[in-house]
Amino acid sequence: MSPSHQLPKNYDIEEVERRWQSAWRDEDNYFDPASSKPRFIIDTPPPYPTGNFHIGNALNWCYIDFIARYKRMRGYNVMFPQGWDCHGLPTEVKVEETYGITKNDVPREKFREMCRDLTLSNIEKMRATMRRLGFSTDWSHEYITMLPDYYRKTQASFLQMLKAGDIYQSEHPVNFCTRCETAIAFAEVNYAPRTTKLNYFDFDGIEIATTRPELLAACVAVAVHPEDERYRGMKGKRLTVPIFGHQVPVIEDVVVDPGFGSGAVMICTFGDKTDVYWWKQHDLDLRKAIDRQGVMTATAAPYAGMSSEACREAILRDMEEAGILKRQEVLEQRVGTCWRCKTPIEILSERQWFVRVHQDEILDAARKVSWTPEHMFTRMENWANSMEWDWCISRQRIFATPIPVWFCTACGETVLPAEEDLPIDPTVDKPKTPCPRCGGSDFTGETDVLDTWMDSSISVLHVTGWDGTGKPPFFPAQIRPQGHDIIRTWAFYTILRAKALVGSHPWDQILVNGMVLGEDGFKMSKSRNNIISPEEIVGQYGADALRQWGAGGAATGSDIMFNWNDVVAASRFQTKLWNIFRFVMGHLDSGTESPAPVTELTDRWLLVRLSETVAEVTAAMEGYQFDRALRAIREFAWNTLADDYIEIAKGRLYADDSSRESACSALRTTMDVLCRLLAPIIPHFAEECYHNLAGRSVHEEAWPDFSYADDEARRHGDLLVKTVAELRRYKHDKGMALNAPLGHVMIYAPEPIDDAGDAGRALAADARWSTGTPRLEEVTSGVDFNMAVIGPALRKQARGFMEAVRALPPEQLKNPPATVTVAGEDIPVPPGSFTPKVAYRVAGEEVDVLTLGDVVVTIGHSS
RNA sequence: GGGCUUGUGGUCUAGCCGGUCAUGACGUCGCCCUUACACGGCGAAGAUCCCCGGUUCGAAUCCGGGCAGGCCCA
Repeated sequence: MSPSHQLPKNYDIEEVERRWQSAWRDEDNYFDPASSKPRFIIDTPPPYPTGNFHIGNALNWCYIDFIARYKRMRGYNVMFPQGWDCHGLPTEVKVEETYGITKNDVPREKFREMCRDLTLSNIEKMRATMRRLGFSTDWSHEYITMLPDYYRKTQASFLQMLKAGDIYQSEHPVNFCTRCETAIAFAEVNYAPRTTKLNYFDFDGIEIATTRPELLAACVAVAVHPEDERYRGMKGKRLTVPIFGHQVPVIEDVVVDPGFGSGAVMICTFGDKTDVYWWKQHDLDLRKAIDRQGVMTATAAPYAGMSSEACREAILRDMEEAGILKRQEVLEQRVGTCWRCKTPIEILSERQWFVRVHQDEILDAARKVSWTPEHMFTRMENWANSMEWDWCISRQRIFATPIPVWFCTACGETVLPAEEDLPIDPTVDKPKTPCPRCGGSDFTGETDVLDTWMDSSISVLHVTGWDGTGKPPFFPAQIRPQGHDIIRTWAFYTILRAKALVGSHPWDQILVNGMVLGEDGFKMSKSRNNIISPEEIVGQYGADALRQWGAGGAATGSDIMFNWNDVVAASRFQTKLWNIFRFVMGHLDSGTESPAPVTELTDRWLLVRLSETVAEVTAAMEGYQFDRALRAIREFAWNTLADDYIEIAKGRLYADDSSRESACSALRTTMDVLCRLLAPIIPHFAEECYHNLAGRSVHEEAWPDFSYADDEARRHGDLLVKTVAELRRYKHDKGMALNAPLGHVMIYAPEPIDDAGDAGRALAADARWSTGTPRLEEVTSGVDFNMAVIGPALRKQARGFMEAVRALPPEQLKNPPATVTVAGEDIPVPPGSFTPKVAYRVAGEEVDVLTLGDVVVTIGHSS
């Protein structure tokens, strides 16, 4: 019998992976809108096109690809789209750096073009990495938010919410980055520690402490705590602001911390969020001392034109000269900074556009989504409950979706385009009709643009087929996979927008992945020099090894530390699998169309264990527990199949015995099922094996529903495996080679077992099974307790019971009495509560004796 | 300061809706090139399951309090 296949000895990762990547056709991954299969739509994250698909993305996409491939095998019509969230500051900054310009140095459209070019080339780089990782992306559902087809929808969604009253414009304090010259949302504010000085000075007779003396010109009130004895009776008095001379009232408010500084605080418009609160609560004046560029305004004369830093120094110097600066203290504080450029943010009052945030509605919708892991919902809940201001969606930048409105020069009316005219750029295009209010025909286009989250928060509408109005045909999506770092942004805004535009929750499930940390346990960052790129891993160990790391590195949802060891182990597992596969293929006959029945014990046992593995892996995949799935597969392949089954059954495969066909059948089935189980996680490897085995693509196959029950085979097979393992250990302990002949072995088991001679061949011994009793001296040496029985049955009496049992004579351990006496009380013996430990002594004959549970093995010294 | 989360052999990790000698990987040590695999096989050593207290016959697992780390935020 000649082997049906000649497989290369080594598995060439690079060659195999590249070969399949070029053989696979994109069309096979396309979502079919006409299909009658159940839909499974994935709201894939659109990454920011930095040009660098990093390892955190890789983990995220591994999860997505496992799901997409698994669901396809389960018969779903899967959509695994790929978006690109293009707009935003990082690209503008990069363009400014690259060309050594600022955004105002070139015409708006020119600047946009530069941004678009950079973005497209970055997307190209990232696509290449994604393909090299073997993701089964549906490239027919790719979207790019900066292109008209997509931002038309962003603009439509804006108009729809504007008309519904969910979007409004208003002058309101907002977080403002004076370097980027734009408003930003709270979600974009980071906090950084800073050491600063707390300055105490005389404010018209009252001592005030401030960290922001440059805001003195913007002072609109002085506040004290209503129960602060030091300032009793001050409320309503008017004080003169030093240096500037304008008058401000003294107010009382419980939010003032009497323990900070002098207990009196100056309220400026605006130093921080609390100032905004007080300003609203007490209906105070508005004094703008800092402009959009961070420069002091005329209000701050004589300091007008200075930067805020220069102004601070100048005011402190002037206070000192005037003798009103009393002292300074060093203060550690946290300051809000721009997420992009780290510049401390200012709070400026500006006309901006806002989206109304209805916390309760958002949370209701969020509750309709199934969260994995569950506790991630709490983060959403906490964030929603902490929202105090509406979402500021206007930005004073260029590379973003234009806000599609004009203002009538004559009457100021806000004029909207018709939806069919979208997309528009109001700074270029003109309204097609005169002003509906005054009939005027001269308009100013809105120059503000939209927050980029306004683009990405309708990704789910886009992928479910939204055309700009009504409910998308495939809405809601089945799953949203994303990281926990963007729960407060992407998840939150998406739910808000789905609720506002469609009226319900956007997805059935959300799967939240953790962050990838460096090998040192910290977040990867340039400054820590602990960054590992996907390319680096793939270059050395291949995509499948990286994917295994993603699956098995940590439980789904928890942060995962990158670890080269795991990648190396993953690649070794593939080598092992390859050798298993090579061995099996070497024994299978070619063209076996009608497989022989599986008759022999070891073969049936293998199928029982395979069946259990399928059940375990399926359950794990359903719950997105990829680590469990991979672990179960590894355990089965390496321990059960390679170390146990093949070691025991291989003699039969060489022996050309009539029982050989049974083993071949079992192995063919096993390899077939194993390839399918591996297909979602290591698609290249599974494909390579499956093609050799079946001549077809494993990715076209169904998920295995293999089940095989055989209690006897399970029991007897376990016993056989245990016995062989024990005898191997015996050989090892005797210093014998594992293939050294062993002579006469008798295995006494409680049930008759027919192993088709497997044990004998595996051990190189003349092994026989018997149900008889060895003629040996039997000694009871102790007792094993089963706490799972004793504990619940006897509770507090458990200890006394065990004492009493230990004191029983040996024959009673073998044949338990109905009751034992504990502290003078007869208590019943629960069935199965203990088993005697039996040792066998040699009686004259020269044999070694091994005992494993109720099995006794005797080994004769001569053959 | 708040929320969430984690703390298991040298390193990483499973278990954590309580039950006999705590899973696996890497590393270490010993033996073995047994006709798939030395990127292998067999075996060994190595754990106060962060600390303290509680519940329980019994706690890595549940509860309370600490300590330490991570993430998100104020």
